[in-house]
Amino acid sequence: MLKKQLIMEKALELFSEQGFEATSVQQITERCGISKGAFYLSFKTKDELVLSMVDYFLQQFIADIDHVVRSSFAKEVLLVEFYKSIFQAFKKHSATARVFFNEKVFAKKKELFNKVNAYEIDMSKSIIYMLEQLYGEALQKNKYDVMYCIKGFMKSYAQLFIFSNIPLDLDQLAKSLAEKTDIIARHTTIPFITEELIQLVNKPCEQEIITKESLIHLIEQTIEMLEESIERESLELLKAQVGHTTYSRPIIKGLIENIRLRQDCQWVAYVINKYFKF
Amino acid sequence: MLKKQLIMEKALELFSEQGFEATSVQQITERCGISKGAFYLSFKTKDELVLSMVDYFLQQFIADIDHVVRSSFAKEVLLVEFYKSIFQAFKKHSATARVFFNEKVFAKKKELFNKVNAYEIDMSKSIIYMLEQLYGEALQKNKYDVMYCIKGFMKSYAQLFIFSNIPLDLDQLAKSLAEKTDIIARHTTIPFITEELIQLVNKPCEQEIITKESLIHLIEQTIEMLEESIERESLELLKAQVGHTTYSRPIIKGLIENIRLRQDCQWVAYVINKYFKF
DNA sequence: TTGACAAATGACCGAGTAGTCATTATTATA
DNA sequence: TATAATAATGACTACTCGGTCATTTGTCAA
Repeated sequence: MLKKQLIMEKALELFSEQGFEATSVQQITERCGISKGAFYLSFKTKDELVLSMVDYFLQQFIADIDHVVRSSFAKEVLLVEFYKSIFQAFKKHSATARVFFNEKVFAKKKELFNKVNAYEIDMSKSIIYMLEQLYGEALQKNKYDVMYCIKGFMKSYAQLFIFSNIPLDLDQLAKSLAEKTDIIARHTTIPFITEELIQLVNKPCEQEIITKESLIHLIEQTIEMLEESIERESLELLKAQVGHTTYSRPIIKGLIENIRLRQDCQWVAYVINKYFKF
Repeated sequence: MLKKQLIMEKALELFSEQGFEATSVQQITERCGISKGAFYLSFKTKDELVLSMVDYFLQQFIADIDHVVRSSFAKEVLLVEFYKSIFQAFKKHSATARVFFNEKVFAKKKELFNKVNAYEIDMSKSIIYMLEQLYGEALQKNKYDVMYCIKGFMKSYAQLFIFSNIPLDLDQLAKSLAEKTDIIARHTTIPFITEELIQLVNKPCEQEIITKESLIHLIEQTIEMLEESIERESLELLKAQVGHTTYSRPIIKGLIENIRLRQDCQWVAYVINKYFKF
């Protein structure tokens, strides 16, 4: 299981330097210091590697954002904190961003395209949730446009992180964008993006619904990766709770909180959270 | 010379379907109905093809935008017309957008990266020019941020054109974004992007300065592509004027206007315009 | 020390690549 | 019509790719 992670990390480096098609399995194995055969013990094909990578790296992003959005920050600072955490993520994972937000391996491989798209839809939902919390009914007609604006700000300003290493004042950036977002949310009067348009755009990629079985499978997968620890125990308990819930909601929320702090558990925490509808 | 264009058009189709690395020269020649050898009569290598394509396709974009920005639209409608022409371009050239705004062949090939970057800088300058015309001194401190916001809007909303064929109301979209841009320009108070930051970001790609020689070379290249026509004659006259100018400014402006209407002359018109400092 | 099992290796395969060049077809000229 | 000049061809080369598998290496318990 550690081997898999090593391969994914090194592959990400190479993809971000050269692109997906231009990087050979040979190069990946060389950088890992393993043989070509060893690669195919971890992944059946090169495509399977990419698919796994999307999950491994994008989950961190999405979970991060959702956590801020649903956190207990005061309304006055929520937008600032939102942007701060977004760009912290961009800074930390600039290689991930280079590969998955810019490269379009996706044209050809439908499966991959849908996967990345599904994550983007997840993110959109988190943003919409935040806007509803902040502005409520007043923004109803314009919330999708403001969401598009926010994503536009992200894409535009993220360039600064992705293609150069200039030291930047994250606080100032977050404040600047939070102000712009707030200004638009308060003043905009001409909507363009409607509920139906959103439906149309998102249609091609069927939403994955969380079933008991798929959730338990995900939890088991994550447990495998973990050494003995509080996090592992918490996950074991949560797994049992998925079938029939006996603990009270605060206890479950606490157990989720236990595991959210670990980077490689953020995704499972996010999904369990969704399942228990916090 | 027509052969070159045929190859570039068909190659663009394939690149937009499959990506650059995944498309073979074989496939391109098959779609063109020519032999592999014929391809290498037009382009020395596959890389040279891509380099030519960047010029061929992006020039249309940039020249288009610059023309609207410097046109004589009233201030009240300039922003709307700007967005309208941008998204008309995205709609018409969605394949170009798919390839050059999303694909990152660029990671590996420095030359290509710089080229695309140079065009983006050109576009940024056009936007800044427009903002200065519209808001003047009042926006001085925030103009770069508003420019980044505009580019963000473009990137975000362009998704609608690039990845689906949903029929969209361009007028409504242009109005909506023009309003948002105006709102931000009038209300924003916290700048983030400074003159120096822009310099830093743009530094890696040396600006190409227009020399007499390079301009004459460009004009000659363009003339080669043209059949006998008013446009060709106008270009011949303009070429003579580059060396020592004898005509008055209105005449030169008229000659430029003659050629701007042809799609494949927009770029040369744009560059001549710059040279004569209109 | 032995032997059984799993993990890791890298030479190898067929497919497909970019690019070449001797040959053939087409056009222009005399 | 004959000849020179140019355009176009596609079999060919040398190479890289993703993926396989017989073989070697390492790790245990007995």
